[in-house]
Amino acid sequence: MGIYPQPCPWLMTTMKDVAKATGLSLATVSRVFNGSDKVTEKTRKSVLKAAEKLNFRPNKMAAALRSGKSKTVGVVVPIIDNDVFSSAIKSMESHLREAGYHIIICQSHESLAAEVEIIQNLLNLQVDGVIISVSKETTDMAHMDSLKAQGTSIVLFDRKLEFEEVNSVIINNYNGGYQATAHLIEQGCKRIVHLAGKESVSIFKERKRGFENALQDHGLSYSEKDIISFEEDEALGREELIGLLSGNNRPDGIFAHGDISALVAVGVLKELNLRVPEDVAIIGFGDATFCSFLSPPLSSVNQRNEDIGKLAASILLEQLEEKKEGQVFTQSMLPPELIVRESSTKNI
Amino acid sequence: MGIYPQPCPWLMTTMKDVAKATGLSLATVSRVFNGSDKVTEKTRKSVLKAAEKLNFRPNKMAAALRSGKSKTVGVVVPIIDNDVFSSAIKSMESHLREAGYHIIICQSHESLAAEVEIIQNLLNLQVDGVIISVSKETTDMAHMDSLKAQGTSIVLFDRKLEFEEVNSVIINNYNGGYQATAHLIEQGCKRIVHLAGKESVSIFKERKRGFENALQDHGLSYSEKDIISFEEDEALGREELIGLLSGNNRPDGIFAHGDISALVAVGVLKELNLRVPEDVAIIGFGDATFCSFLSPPLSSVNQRNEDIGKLAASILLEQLEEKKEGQVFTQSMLPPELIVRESSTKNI
DNA sequence: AAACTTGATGTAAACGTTTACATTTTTTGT
DNA sequence: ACAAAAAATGTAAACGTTTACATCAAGTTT
Repeated sequence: MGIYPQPCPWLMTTMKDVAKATGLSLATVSRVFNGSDKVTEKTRKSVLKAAEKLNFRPNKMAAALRSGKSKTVGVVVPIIDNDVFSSAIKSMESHLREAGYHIIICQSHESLAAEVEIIQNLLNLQVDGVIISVSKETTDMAHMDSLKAQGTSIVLFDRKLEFEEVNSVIINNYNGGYQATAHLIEQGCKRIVHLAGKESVSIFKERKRGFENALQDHGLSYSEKDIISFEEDEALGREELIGLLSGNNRPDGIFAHGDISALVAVGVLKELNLRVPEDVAIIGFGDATFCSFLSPPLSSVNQRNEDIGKLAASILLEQLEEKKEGQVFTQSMLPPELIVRESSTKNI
Repeated sequence: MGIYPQPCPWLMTTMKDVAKATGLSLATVSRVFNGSDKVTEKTRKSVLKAAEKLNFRPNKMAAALRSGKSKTVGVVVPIIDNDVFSSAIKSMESHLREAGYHIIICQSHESLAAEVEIIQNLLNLQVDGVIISVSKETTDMAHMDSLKAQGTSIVLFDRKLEFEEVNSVIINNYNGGYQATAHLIEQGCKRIVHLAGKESVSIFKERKRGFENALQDHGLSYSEKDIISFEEDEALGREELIGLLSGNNRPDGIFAHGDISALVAVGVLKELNLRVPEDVAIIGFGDATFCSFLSPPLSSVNQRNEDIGKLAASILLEQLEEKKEGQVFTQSMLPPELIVRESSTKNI
């Protein structure tokens, strides 16, 4: 028994033990577990058998220390408790695990300071890569320079930073807004209202831009009044919406920047005794689970969160495996998927 | 320059470098960063200054290897893309990070085989503790014996295993069902229907038991017909519900096992031109975000996911810090919180 | 049959910490 | 001022792997 305190010396089997049991050297045993290196089939079998018998499990920390590769990637999100992030993480985890990587989850809570600390922390942990959706306070990647310097691969997702040379996977919010609006137009809507999100958030800005361009492209005019700043939590924009719906030249279509906003709008329509979709067609954004269970089921724009996660993971893995000199950055922008349900289906 | 390949030798400052810079020994530098040990204020300052200047960051892998403590806890859930788990993980992450721990997320996808592999993996990673919500296939903790043997602390959450001596944090689903039902009774409901979840899932069974006992305690009789097996995805139970609502002695209250089920029921009521809550009061379970944005807003039972996560983290931390010989297991069962909204408010 | 190639295995150093024990310095009591 | 106790610092081994290089056995070529 050693002089150092060990958690459980009697069951901690090491490669040394396996080596002793087989009569082989430590190096050969290691080679068996690395897979890549050349080893006779006979020795491989022998080692595997001994390892099995001794219940040997390779200590990843030691391997990580020696090799400099932790087989771990850090995933940084503003908050995990959110459809977009949790779904994306779900598929990241699955894909990375398949490739033998673990993920360490960190939440920035939309704080740049926290994000900076997290990055440093991940650096200490020797993560091989980082997948990050930056906080709202983050405007550049200065705090990730140390990661870059270490050669740690980085993939941005969901939110992008302008003017940065870095891998990124985001959804095409402009296209989503365009698709939703075009769909309403195709359904025969003549005057469409947009319940807009905070202008400062780029994804909302993009959705709005898509809305505007779709109208233009289809020869529909729109006034500024048709774009309502809508915030469900503070009942912001509710009165304006009621005003528009009760006035003359009543809107016959609503494109909401989110599903919850659409839900609130449905409530307003109900109050005013307006039917969905007969009087007013409506479409949301996000395709939350509840959409299909509403009555009528709510049309929405699916953000393909899992696809985003999968793609981010793939890009990272590619970089981790190749590690080529001339860095090439992949910037992906996925088109969202229009999900048409009853709430926006006017003509048969 | 060494002969071994290093990721970035020119910026990887080690304690050795700091020691050299300060003229102190490696051990003293280490002691400064451990905090616990005795060091003169002067040397501490000197070391910290040098470390700052050299941009030193302690290598956690090396520390983990030597000390046997990785400052990491494994969090295993069936799937992360789910309100219950993502919210719980959200608060776990926050609390554990505060205490200097990282979390590694793993998804079992409700498969026992996957869970077994994950546990072995976490073992290899030398995690200090594990917080787990077991898969539906899991009936005992045999696969966690190796963890226990290592002295790794374990906390079960959300789902519990019978007859096991282990820490656990779950919500009192029985109490939730009871509260919801009692509330409907207080609102004057005379005949209440329960939209039940799969009997095989214990949380649903408990909710149902709460429903039954509440009725009994309040002197209300109920027939088996009033309990409908309801599965929103497969439209299971929809016809039965319509039958009950169109028959004589129409039910005037509905307690759904989940919010989505409640949502579907609301749709049915709408079809039948029954008003909520005037004709039929309704309450769900889970308190999903959308509940408060429905019209009328849906009453529900809040599962306190974040409290669960926080408590699980606290229990684990306590065990990690103390590590006393005589293991004491904490079994917590939190009462859920009744959230009353319009959908179940009959009298003023 | 000698020289040369190829492939498998062994040797030992290194990764960057922590920590038991030894040694030195400082403080305290007389 | 001196011994003894306490506190700070130093020394060096250890944690469990990976891997460059050395060695050695077995084919292959001439």
